[in-house]
Amino acid sequence: MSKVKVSSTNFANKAALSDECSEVYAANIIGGQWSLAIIAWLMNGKLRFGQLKKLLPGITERMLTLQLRKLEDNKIVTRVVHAEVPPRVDYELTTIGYELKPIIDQLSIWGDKHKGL
Amino acid sequence: MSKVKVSSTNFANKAALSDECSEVYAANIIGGQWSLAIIAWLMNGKLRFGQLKKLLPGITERMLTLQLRKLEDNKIVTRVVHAEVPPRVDYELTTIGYELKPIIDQLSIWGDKHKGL
DNA sequence: TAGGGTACTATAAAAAATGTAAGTAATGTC
DNA sequence: GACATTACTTACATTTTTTATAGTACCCTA
Repeated sequence: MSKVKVSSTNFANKAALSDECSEVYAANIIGGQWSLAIIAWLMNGKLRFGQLKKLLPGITERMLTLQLRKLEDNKIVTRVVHAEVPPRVDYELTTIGYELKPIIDQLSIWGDKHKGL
Repeated sequence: MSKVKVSSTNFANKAALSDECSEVYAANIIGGQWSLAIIAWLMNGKLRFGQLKKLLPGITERMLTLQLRKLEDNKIVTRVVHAEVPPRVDYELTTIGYELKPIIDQLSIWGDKHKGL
């Protein structure tokens, strides 16, 4: 996940589209397999790594870590490490992270409508 | 793209998440590399295969075909073949397809805001 | 001293998505 | 008959994403 080939056509295509369309740009940021689910859970407030893990049955620790890092890199979540043993790490949405709510709401509304077809 | 392994963990995870969260369900439907861009262009009205191709620099015919098929399967677009030579095929959003507009709008708004950070 | 809890990291492999290159069908024009 | 046009299809290669499995560090408790 962290090693994309910046010389690939795929990379160039994504970059070009992201540049032109803000909606594609946004979709690329929140578009991992688990990202939206993580964000949705965090909408209710901060959670620890382990809590997220329990809330997302099937996710591996590696995936959770990767997605959280990506979200952190994109300033969607903040990561706060407490100097304790055993370790405790809190994840919380940033301001711009919380502002994803309208998107999630619209996706949810549309998804429900589409399911009913 | 058409051969997903229904026995894979990945498939199971996606299905489970889609089931629980309508927003993830929606994201899975509109979430190909080019899907959103295609949908965004079609928001202004129907387009031919070749027109879409021109509007999306970098896309290959194969990818365009695949994405359009997926959108068609998901009832986002309709495909109308005109019995002419050379062939002419029109793609147009369905009702539920046009209803994706709020999502695209919100993504666009958020994307712009995020770019400005 | 052994084991437990927490949040990771490293490495490999599998699966999925995307790209490349070539070919097809039908018909009208030169 | 060769060629152009359009919307594909097919076989294959590459890239990206996700999963699997096994570790690590830290201190506390028994």
